[in-house]
Amino acid sequence: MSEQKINDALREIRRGTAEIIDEARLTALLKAYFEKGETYTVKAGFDPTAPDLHLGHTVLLQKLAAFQQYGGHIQFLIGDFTAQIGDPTGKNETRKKLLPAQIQLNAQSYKSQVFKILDPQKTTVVFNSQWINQLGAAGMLELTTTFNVARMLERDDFDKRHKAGISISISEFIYPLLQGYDSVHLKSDIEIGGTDQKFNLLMGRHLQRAYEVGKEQAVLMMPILEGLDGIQKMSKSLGNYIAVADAPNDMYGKILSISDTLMWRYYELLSSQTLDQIESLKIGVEEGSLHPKKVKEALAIEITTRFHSAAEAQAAAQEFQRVHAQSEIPLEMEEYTFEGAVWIAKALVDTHLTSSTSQARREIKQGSVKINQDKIDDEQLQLEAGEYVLQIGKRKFARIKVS
RNA sequence: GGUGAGAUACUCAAGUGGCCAACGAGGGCAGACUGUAAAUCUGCUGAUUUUUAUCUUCGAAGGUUCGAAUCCUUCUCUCACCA
Repeated sequence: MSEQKINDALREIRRGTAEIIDEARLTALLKAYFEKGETYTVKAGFDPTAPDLHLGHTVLLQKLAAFQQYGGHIQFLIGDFTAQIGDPTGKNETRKKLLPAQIQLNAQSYKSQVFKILDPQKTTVVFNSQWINQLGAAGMLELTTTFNVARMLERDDFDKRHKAGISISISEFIYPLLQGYDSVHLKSDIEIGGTDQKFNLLMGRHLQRAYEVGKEQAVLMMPILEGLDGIQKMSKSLGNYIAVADAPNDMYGKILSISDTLMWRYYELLSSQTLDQIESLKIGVEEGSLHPKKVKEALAIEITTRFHSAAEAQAAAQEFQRVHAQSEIPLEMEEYTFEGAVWIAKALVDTHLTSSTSQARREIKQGSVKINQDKIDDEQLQLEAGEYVLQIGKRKFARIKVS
Protein backbone atom coordinates (compact mmCIF):
# COMPACT_ATOMS: atom_id res chain seq x y z
CA MET A 1 0.00 0.00 0.00
CA SER A 2 2.45 2.65 1.15
CA GLU A 3 5.05 0.91 -1.00
CA GLN A 4 3.06 1.89 -4.07
CA LYS A 5 2.66 5.48 -2.86
CA ILE A 6 6.35 5.81 -2.24
CA ASN A 7 7.15 4.52 -5.69
CA ASP A 8 4.68 6.89 -7.32
CA ALA A 9 6.11 9.81 -5.38
CA LEU A 10 9.64 8.82 -6.29
CA ARG A 11 8.70 8.61 -9.93
CA GLU A 12 7.30 12.16 -9.96
CA ILE A 13 10.26 13.45 -8.01
CA ARG A 14 12.72 11.85 -10.40
CA ARG A 15 10.84 13.31 -13.34
CA GLY A 16 13.03 15.57 -15.44
CA THR A 17 15.93 15.54 -12.97
CA ALA A 18 19.44 15.62 -14.35
CA GLU A 19 21.01 13.87 -11.40
CA ILE A 20 20.15 12.78 -7.88
CA ILE A 21 22.80 12.21 -5.27
CA ASP A 22 22.01 9.97 -2.33
CA GLU A 23 18.77 8.56 -3.63
CA ALA A 24 18.70 6.17 -0.67
CA ARG A 25 18.29 9.13 1.67
CA LEU A 26 15.53 10.52 -0.52
CA THR A 27 13.69 7.21 -0.41
CA ALA A 28 14.10 7.03 3.37
CA LEU A 29 12.61 10.51 3.79
CA LEU A 30 9.61 9.65 1.64
CA LYS A 31 9.18 6.40 3.50
CA ALA A 32 9.19 8.18 6.85
CA TYR A 33 6.58 10.58 5.53
CA PHE A 34 4.21 7.97 4.16
CA GLU A 35 4.58 5.62 7.09
CA LYS A 36 4.97 7.95 10.06
CA GLY A 37 3.89 11.32 8.71
CA GLU A 38 7.30 12.87 9.32
CA THR A 39 8.10 15.90 7.20
CA TYR A 40 11.50 17.03 5.98
CA THR A 41 13.08 20.23 4.66
CA VAL A 42 13.97 21.04 1.08
CA LYS A 43 16.26 23.99 0.47
CA ALA A 44 16.51 26.02 -2.70
CA GLY A 45 18.51 29.20 -3.04
CA PHE A 46 17.61 32.19 -5.18
CA ASP A 47 19.55 35.22 -6.19
CA PRO A 48 17.94 38.52 -5.22
CA THR A 49 19.67 40.49 -7.96
CA ALA A 50 17.10 39.52 -10.56
CA PRO A 51 13.58 39.79 -9.18
CA ASP A 52 11.94 38.88 -12.45
CA LEU A 53 11.44 35.16 -12.62
CA HIS A 54 11.14 33.38 -15.92
CA LEU A 55 10.00 29.87 -16.70
CA GLY A 56 13.56 28.59 -16.34
CA HIS A 57 13.41 29.40 -12.64
CA THR A 58 10.04 27.78 -12.31
CA VAL A 59 11.48 24.40 -13.22
CA LEU A 60 12.93 24.38 -9.73
CA LEU A 61 9.73 25.75 -8.28
CA GLN A 62 7.69 23.01 -9.92
CA LYS A 63 9.95 20.45 -8.34
CA LEU A 64 9.61 22.13 -4.97
CA ALA A 65 5.84 22.06 -5.37
CA ALA A 66 6.09 18.35 -6.09
CA PHE A 67 7.99 17.88 -2.84
CA GLN A 68 5.29 19.78 -1.00
CA GLN A 69 2.82 17.13 -2.07
CA TYR A 70 4.94 14.46 -0.43
CA GLY A 71 5.78 15.93 2.95
CA GLY A 72 8.46 18.43 1.99
CA HIS A 73 8.70 21.78 3.76
CA ILE A 74 10.46 24.34 1.58
CA GLN A 75 13.29 26.55 2.79
CA PHE A 76 13.11 29.30 0.23
CA LEU A 77 16.47 30.94 0.63
CA ILE A 78 17.15 34.39 -0.69
CA GLY A 79 20.90 34.74 -1.03
CA ASP A 80 21.15 38.37 -0.10
CA PHE A 81 24.62 37.99 1.38
CA THR A 82 26.09 35.74 -1.27
CA ALA A 83 24.70 38.01 -3.98
CA GLN A 84 27.34 40.51 -2.96
CA ILE A 85 30.05 38.13 -4.08
CA GLY A 86 28.46 36.88 -7.22
CA ASP A 87 28.28 33.25 -8.09
CA PRO A 88 31.41 32.30 -9.99
CA THR A 89 29.34 29.85 -12.02
CA GLY A 90 29.37 31.05 -15.58
CA LYS A 91 30.20 34.70 -16.01
CA ASN A 92 32.61 36.55 -13.86
CA GLU A 93 31.64 40.11 -13.24
CA THR A 94 31.91 42.00 -10.03
CA ARG A 95 28.50 42.62 -8.66
CA LYS A 96 27.12 45.81 -7.36
CA LYS A 97 26.31 45.78 -3.73
CA LEU A 98 22.56 45.78 -3.28
CA LEU A 99 20.92 48.12 -0.84
CA PRO A 100 18.87 46.39 1.86
CA ALA A 101 15.78 48.24 0.69
CA GLN A 102 16.29 46.95 -2.82
CA ILE A 103 16.73 43.41 -1.56
CA GLN A 104 13.52 43.69 0.43
CA LEU A 105 11.74 44.93 -2.65
CA ASN A 106 13.08 42.10 -4.78
CA ALA A 107 12.15 39.61 -2.07
CA GLN A 108 8.59 40.87 -2.09
CA SER A 109 8.51 40.58 -5.84
CA TYR A 110 9.78 37.02 -5.52
CA LYS A 111 7.13 36.06 -3.04
CA SER A 112 4.25 37.31 -5.12
CA GLN A 113 5.50 35.31 -8.10
CA VAL A 114 6.65 32.23 -6.27
CA PHE A 115 3.45 31.60 -4.37
CA LYS A 116 1.62 31.11 -7.61
CA ILE A 117 3.35 27.75 -7.61
CA LEU A 118 4.31 27.00 -4.03
CA ASP A 119 2.03 26.45 -1.09
CA PRO A 120 2.83 29.27 1.36
CA GLN A 121 1.78 27.09 4.28
CA LYS A 122 4.64 24.75 3.54
CA THR A 123 7.26 27.37 2.73
CA THR A 124 9.61 29.41 4.88
CA VAL A 125 11.41 32.34 3.31
CA VAL A 126 14.85 32.96 4.77
CA PHE A 127 17.71 35.36 4.05
CA ASN A 128 21.25 34.08 4.41
CA SER A 129 22.66 37.41 5.60
CA GLN A 130 20.86 36.61 8.86
CA TRP A 131 23.32 33.94 9.89
CA ILE A 132 26.31 34.77 7.73
CA ASN A 133 26.62 38.20 9.27
CA GLN A 134 26.77 36.45 12.66
CA LEU A 135 29.75 34.38 11.57
CA GLY A 136 32.35 37.06 12.13
CA ALA A 137 35.97 36.84 11.09
CA ALA A 138 36.65 33.86 13.34
CA GLY A 139 33.68 31.95 12.04
CA MET A 140 34.65 32.76 8.51
CA LEU A 141 38.18 31.56 9.10
CA GLU A 142 36.87 28.35 10.60
CA LEU A 143 34.70 27.86 7.54
CA THR A 144 37.71 28.17 5.24
CA THR A 145 39.59 25.45 7.15
CA THR A 146 37.02 22.88 6.07
CA PHE A 147 38.18 22.86 2.49
CA ASN A 148 41.37 23.23 0.52
CA VAL A 149 42.52 24.91 -2.62
CA ALA A 150 43.37 21.74 -4.49
CA ARG A 151 39.83 20.46 -4.14
CA MET A 152 38.38 23.82 -4.90
CA LEU A 153 40.32 23.79 -8.14
CA GLU A 154 38.72 20.49 -9.03
CA ARG A 155 35.62 22.38 -9.77
CA ASP A 156 35.21 22.38 -13.51
CA ASP A 157 34.94 26.09 -14.22
CA PHE A 158 37.69 26.99 -11.74
CA ASP A 159 39.87 24.34 -13.30
CA LYS A 160 39.34 25.70 -16.78
CA ARG A 161 39.94 29.25 -15.73
CA HIS A 162 43.01 28.30 -13.74
CA LYS A 163 44.52 26.39 -16.64
CA ALA A 164 43.68 29.18 -19.03
CA GLY A 165 45.35 31.64 -16.70
CA ILE A 166 42.17 33.60 -16.13
CA SER A 167 42.00 35.23 -12.75
CA ILE A 168 39.95 33.72 -9.95
CA SER A 169 39.16 35.96 -7.04
CA ILE A 170 39.55 34.62 -3.51
CA SER A 171 36.01 35.75 -2.81
CA GLU A 172 34.85 33.34 -5.46
CA PHE A 173 36.32 30.50 -3.44
CA ILE A 174 34.26 31.72 -0.51
CA TYR A 175 31.02 31.60 -2.45
CA PRO A 176 30.51 27.83 -2.51
CA LEU A 177 31.54 27.65 1.14
CA LEU A 178 28.91 30.16 2.16
CA GLN A 179 26.26 28.46 0.10
CA GLY A 180 27.17 25.18 1.75
CA TYR A 181 27.12 26.82 5.15
CA ASP A 182 23.52 27.79 4.52
CA SER A 183 22.72 24.09 4.52
CA VAL A 184 24.56 23.68 7.82
CA HIS A 185 22.57 26.45 9.43
CA LEU A 186 19.25 25.32 7.99
CA LYS A 187 19.95 21.62 8.61
CA SER A 188 18.43 20.93 5.20
CA ASP A 189 17.44 17.36 4.33
CA ILE A 190 17.43 17.96 0.61
CA GLU A 191 18.75 20.75 -1.59
CA ILE A 192 17.74 21.25 -5.15
CA GLY A 193 19.34 23.41 -7.80
CA GLY A 194 20.39 23.54 -11.43
CA THR A 195 23.05 21.21 -12.81
CA ASP A 196 25.40 24.17 -12.98
CA GLN A 197 25.18 24.27 -9.19
CA LYS A 198 26.51 20.77 -8.64
CA PHE A 199 29.70 21.79 -6.94
CA ASN A 200 27.94 24.23 -4.64
CA LEU A 201 25.24 21.71 -3.80
CA LEU A 202 27.78 19.05 -2.92
CA MET A 203 29.53 21.56 -0.73
CA GLY A 204 26.41 21.54 1.42
CA ARG A 205 26.90 17.84 2.05
CA HIS A 206 30.58 18.29 2.76
CA LEU A 207 30.00 21.08 5.27
CA GLN A 208 27.12 19.34 6.99
CA ARG A 209 29.57 16.52 7.65
CA ALA A 210 32.37 18.86 8.71
CA TYR A 211 30.10 20.73 11.12
CA GLU A 212 28.59 17.48 12.37
CA VAL A 213 25.04 18.43 11.64
CA GLY A 214 24.11 14.79 11.93
CA LYS A 215 22.85 14.41 8.41
CA GLU A 216 23.95 15.03 4.87
CA GLN A 217 21.50 16.56 2.48
CA ALA A 218 20.39 14.66 -0.56
CA VAL A 219 20.99 16.66 -3.71
CA LEU A 220 18.67 16.89 -6.63
CA MET A 221 19.72 18.67 -9.79
CA MET A 222 17.40 19.98 -12.44
CA PRO A 223 18.53 20.56 -16.01
CA ILE A 224 18.74 24.08 -17.35
CA LEU A 225 15.63 24.88 -19.35
CA GLU A 226 16.21 25.76 -22.97
CA GLY A 227 14.87 29.12 -24.10
CA LEU A 228 12.44 29.81 -26.90
CA ASP A 229 15.15 29.09 -29.48
CA GLY A 230 15.46 25.57 -28.08
CA ILE A 231 19.24 25.74 -28.03
CA GLN A 232 20.56 28.20 -25.52
CA LYS A 233 19.49 28.29 -21.93
CA MET A 234 16.56 30.47 -21.09
CA SER A 235 17.86 33.75 -19.82
CA LYS A 236 16.84 37.32 -19.70
CA SER A 237 20.02 38.59 -21.31
CA LEU A 238 19.55 36.30 -24.30
CA GLY A 239 16.00 37.51 -24.68
CA ASN A 240 14.69 34.00 -25.24
CA TYR A 241 12.62 33.84 -22.11
CA ILE A 242 9.06 33.75 -20.94
CA ALA A 243 8.71 35.84 -17.82
CA VAL A 244 6.37 34.85 -15.07
CA ALA A 245 5.14 38.44 -15.20
CA ASP A 246 4.51 38.38 -18.96
CA ALA A 247 1.03 39.44 -20.00
CA PRO A 248 -1.31 36.52 -20.80
CA ASN A 249 -1.26 37.22 -24.53
CA ASP A 250 2.54 37.29 -24.65
CA MET A 251 2.91 34.21 -22.51
CA TYR A 252 0.47 32.26 -24.61
CA GLY A 253 2.00 33.39 -27.90
CA LYS A 254 5.55 32.68 -26.81
CA ILE A 255 4.71 29.14 -25.73
CA LEU A 256 2.99 28.51 -29.03
CA SER A 257 6.11 29.63 -30.86
CA ILE A 258 8.37 26.91 -29.48
CA SER A 259 9.27 24.00 -31.70
CA ASP A 260 7.38 20.73 -31.47
CA THR A 261 10.42 18.98 -30.03
CA LEU A 262 10.95 21.60 -27.37
CA MET A 263 7.30 21.32 -26.45
CA TRP A 264 7.87 17.89 -24.89
CA ARG A 265 10.75 19.22 -22.90
CA TYR A 266 8.51 21.95 -21.53
CA TYR A 267 5.85 19.40 -20.75
CA GLU A 268 8.28 17.34 -18.76
CA LEU A 269 9.75 20.22 -16.80
CA LEU A 270 6.90 22.69 -16.50
CA SER A 271 3.57 20.94 -16.80
CA SER A 272 1.61 19.67 -13.82
CA GLN A 273 0.24 16.86 -15.96
CA THR A 274 1.33 13.47 -14.69
CA LEU A 275 3.87 11.43 -16.57
CA ASP A 276 1.14 9.03 -17.68
CA GLN A 277 -0.98 11.82 -19.09
CA ILE A 278 1.96 13.22 -21.03
CA GLU A 279 2.81 9.79 -22.36
CA SER A 280 -0.69 9.40 -23.76
CA LEU A 281 -0.39 12.78 -25.49
CA LYS A 282 2.84 11.64 -27.11
CA ILE A 283 1.26 8.46 -28.34
CA GLY A 284 -1.68 10.43 -29.74
CA VAL A 285 0.64 12.67 -31.76
CA GLU A 286 2.71 9.76 -33.02
CA GLU A 287 -0.41 7.93 -34.16
CA GLY A 288 -1.66 11.05 -35.85
CA SER A 289 -4.87 11.15 -33.87
CA LEU A 290 -3.77 14.29 -32.06
CA HIS A 291 -2.51 17.41 -33.82
CA PRO A 292 0.74 18.72 -32.29
CA LYS A 293 -0.66 22.20 -32.33
CA LYS A 294 -3.52 21.09 -30.08
CA VAL A 295 -1.04 19.66 -27.61
CA LYS A 296 0.96 22.87 -27.68
CA GLU A 297 -2.17 24.92 -27.15
CA ALA A 298 -3.02 22.83 -24.11
CA LEU A 299 0.41 23.53 -22.67
CA ALA A 300 0.09 27.24 -23.39
CA ILE A 301 -3.28 27.28 -21.67
CA GLU A 302 -1.97 25.40 -18.67
CA ILE A 303 1.02 27.67 -18.14
CA THR A 304 -0.90 30.87 -18.78
CA THR A 305 -3.59 29.77 -16.34
CA ARG A 306 -1.00 29.07 -13.70
CA PHE A 307 0.36 32.60 -13.70
CA HIS A 308 -2.84 34.42 -14.56
CA SER A 309 -6.26 32.78 -14.61
CA ALA A 310 -8.25 30.32 -16.64
CA ALA A 311 -10.39 33.14 -18.03
CA GLU A 312 -7.36 35.17 -19.10
CA ALA A 313 -5.75 32.14 -20.66
CA GLN A 314 -8.88 31.44 -22.69
CA ALA A 315 -9.02 35.06 -23.76
CA ALA A 316 -5.37 34.91 -24.83
CA ALA A 317 -6.07 31.77 -26.86
CA GLN A 318 -8.99 33.42 -28.64
CA GLU A 319 -6.96 36.56 -29.22
CA PHE A 320 -4.15 34.54 -30.72
CA GLN A 321 -6.62 32.81 -33.00
CA ARG A 322 -8.03 36.16 -34.11
CA VAL A 323 -4.73 37.85 -34.78
CA HIS A 324 -2.64 35.04 -36.22
CA ALA A 325 -4.95 32.48 -37.72
CA GLN A 326 -7.48 34.96 -39.09
CA SER A 327 -5.17 37.98 -39.45
CA GLU A 328 -7.56 40.25 -37.65
CA ILE A 329 -6.62 43.04 -35.36
CA PRO A 330 -6.39 42.44 -31.62
CA LEU A 331 -9.17 43.60 -29.35
CA GLU A 332 -6.97 45.73 -27.18
CA MET A 333 -4.06 47.88 -28.15
CA GLU A 334 -2.34 51.06 -27.16
CA GLU A 335 -4.19 54.23 -28.06
CA TYR A 336 -2.72 57.57 -28.98
CA THR A 337 -4.20 60.86 -30.02
CA PHE A 338 -2.75 63.47 -32.33
CA GLU A 339 -3.82 67.00 -32.97
CA GLY A 340 -3.88 67.98 -36.60
CA ALA A 341 -2.76 65.93 -39.57
CA VAL A 342 0.27 63.78 -38.87
CA TRP A 343 2.95 62.32 -41.08
CA ILE A 344 2.78 58.52 -41.12
CA ALA A 345 6.45 58.03 -40.19
CA LYS A 346 6.11 60.35 -37.24
CA ALA A 347 2.97 58.57 -36.09
CA LEU A 348 4.83 55.25 -36.17
CA VAL A 349 7.60 56.67 -34.03
CA ASP A 350 5.29 58.37 -31.56
CA THR A 351 3.29 55.19 -31.09
CA HIS A 352 6.55 53.30 -30.40
CA LEU A 353 5.96 50.95 -33.29
CA THR A 354 9.36 51.92 -34.65
CA SER A 355 12.42 53.38 -33.00
CA SER A 356 13.15 56.10 -35.54
CA THR A 357 11.69 57.76 -38.58
CA SER A 358 14.41 56.17 -40.68
CA GLN A 359 13.27 52.78 -39.45
CA ALA A 360 9.67 53.78 -40.20
CA ARG A 361 10.62 54.67 -43.77
CA ARG A 362 12.32 51.33 -44.21
CA GLU A 363 9.30 49.48 -42.87
CA ILE A 364 7.04 51.34 -45.29
CA LYS A 365 9.39 50.61 -48.16
CA GLN A 366 9.32 46.93 -47.25
CA GLY A 367 5.56 46.91 -47.24
CA SER A 368 5.16 45.91 -43.64
CA VAL A 369 3.08 48.89 -42.57
CA LYS A 370 -0.67 48.66 -42.68
CA ILE A 371 -3.35 51.19 -41.88
CA ASN A 372 -6.73 49.69 -41.08
CA GLN A 373 -5.45 46.40 -42.51
CA ASP A 374 -4.49 47.95 -45.85
CA LYS A 375 -0.88 47.88 -46.90
CA ILE A 376 0.58 51.30 -47.68
CA ASP A 377 3.60 52.28 -49.74
CA ASP A 378 3.60 56.06 -49.59
CA GLU A 379 6.27 57.33 -47.23
CA GLN A 380 4.90 60.82 -47.43
CA LEU A 381 1.40 59.90 -46.39
CA GLN A 382 -0.33 62.39 -44.12
CA LEU A 383 -2.99 61.08 -41.79
CA GLU A 384 -5.97 63.42 -41.76
CA ALA A 385 -8.54 63.63 -38.99
CA GLY A 386 -10.10 60.31 -38.08
CA GLU A 387 -9.36 57.04 -36.33
CA TYR A 388 -6.84 54.53 -37.61
CA VAL A 389 -5.27 51.25 -36.62
CA LEU A 390 -1.57 51.31 -37.41
CA GLN A 391 0.19 47.99 -37.81
CA ILE A 392 3.71 46.78 -38.48
CA GLY A 393 4.07 43.15 -39.29
CA LYS A 394 1.75 40.76 -37.55
CA ARG A 395 2.46 41.66 -34.01
CA LYS A 396 2.69 45.38 -33.52
CA PHE A 397 -0.45 47.45 -33.37
CA ALA A 398 -1.57 50.86 -32.19
CA ARG A 399 -4.82 52.74 -32.43
CA ILE A 400 -4.61 56.44 -33.13
CA LYS A 401 -7.05 59.30 -33.21
CA VAL A 402 -6.23 62.33 -35.29
CA SER A 403 -8.21 65.43 -34.61
C1' G B 1 56.84 46.81 -10.50
C1' G B 2 58.68 45.49 -15.85
C1' U B 3 57.45 44.20 -21.03
C1' G B 4 54.08 43.60 -24.84
C1' A B 5 49.10 43.51 -27.19
C1' G B 6 44.52 45.66 -27.78
C1' A B 7 39.86 49.16 -27.51
C1' U B 8 35.37 49.28 -34.44
C1' A B 9 27.85 49.51 -34.65
C1' C B 10 23.31 44.91 -30.11
C1' U B 11 27.44 40.80 -29.89
C1' C B 12 31.65 38.61 -32.35
C1' A B 13 34.77 40.40 -36.03
C1' A B 14 37.12 42.66 -41.04
C1' G B 15 39.15 47.16 -42.38
C1' U B 16 46.11 50.16 -41.69
C1' G B 17 45.05 57.71 -45.73
C1' G B 18 40.12 58.75 -50.29
C1' C B 19 36.00 53.42 -53.65
C1' C B 20 33.75 53.67 -45.47
C1' A B 21 27.73 54.62 -42.43
C1' A B 22 32.26 50.98 -42.54
C1' C B 23 33.19 43.27 -45.32
C1' G B 24 31.37 38.95 -42.85
C1' A B 25 28.80 36.04 -38.98
C1' G B 26 25.29 35.86 -35.08
C1' G B 27 21.17 38.41 -33.15
C1' G B 28 16.93 41.54 -34.21
C1' C B 29 12.91 43.35 -37.53
C1' A B 30 10.08 42.54 -41.92
C1' G B 31 8.23 39.78 -46.55
C1' A B 32 6.86 34.88 -48.65
C1' C B 33 5.35 30.26 -46.91
C1' U B 34 3.01 27.50 -42.67
C1' G B 35 -1.02 24.27 -37.80
C1' U B 36 2.28 28.28 -34.98
C1' A B 37 5.39 34.18 -33.24
C1' A B 38 8.47 26.85 -35.57
C1' A B 39 11.53 25.43 -39.99
C1' U B 40 13.09 27.35 -44.78
C1' C B 41 14.05 31.20 -48.44
C1' U B 42 14.51 36.67 -49.29
C1' G B 43 15.18 41.79 -47.80
C1' C B 44 16.44 45.39 -44.09
C1' U B 45 19.32 46.54 -39.73
C1' G B 46 23.32 55.00 -37.34
C1' A B 47 20.15 59.41 -37.59
C1' U B 48 17.30 63.22 -40.27
C1' U B 49 10.37 64.95 -44.00
C1' U B 50 17.55 67.87 -48.05
C1' U B 51 16.26 60.51 -48.47
C1' U B 52 20.53 58.58 -55.55
C1' A B 53 20.94 64.19 -50.16
C1' U B 54 22.73 65.92 -45.39
C1' C B 55 24.56 65.09 -40.46
C1' U B 56 26.87 62.14 -36.48
C1' U B 57 29.78 57.54 -35.49
C1' C B 58 35.17 53.29 -35.21
C1' G B 59 37.75 54.12 -26.33
C1' A B 60 38.54 60.02 -25.02
C1' A B 61 40.83 64.68 -26.21
C1' G B 62 44.02 67.21 -29.34
C1' G B 63 47.15 67.34 -33.97
C1' U B 64 49.01 66.28 -39.27
C1' U B 65 46.33 66.33 -44.16
C1' C B 66 42.57 68.95 -49.55
C1' G B 67 40.82 64.30 -47.07
C1' A B 68 41.59 59.88 -41.13
C1' A B 69 38.43 54.12 -38.29
C1' U B 70 43.30 54.18 -40.66
C1' C B 71 49.29 58.58 -39.39
C1' C B 72 51.23 61.52 -34.73
C1' U B 73 50.70 63.14 -29.31
C1' U B 74 48.53 62.74 -24.57
C1' C B 75 44.95 60.38 -21.60
C1' U B 76 41.45 56.39 -19.98
C1' C B 77 40.41 51.38 -19.80
C1' U B 78 41.13 46.05 -20.84
C1' C B 79 44.20 41.82 -21.58
C1' A B 80 48.65 38.67 -21.87
C1' C B 81 53.66 37.42 -20.38
C1' C B 82 57.47 38.19 -16.63
C1' A B 83 58.28 39.43 -11.31
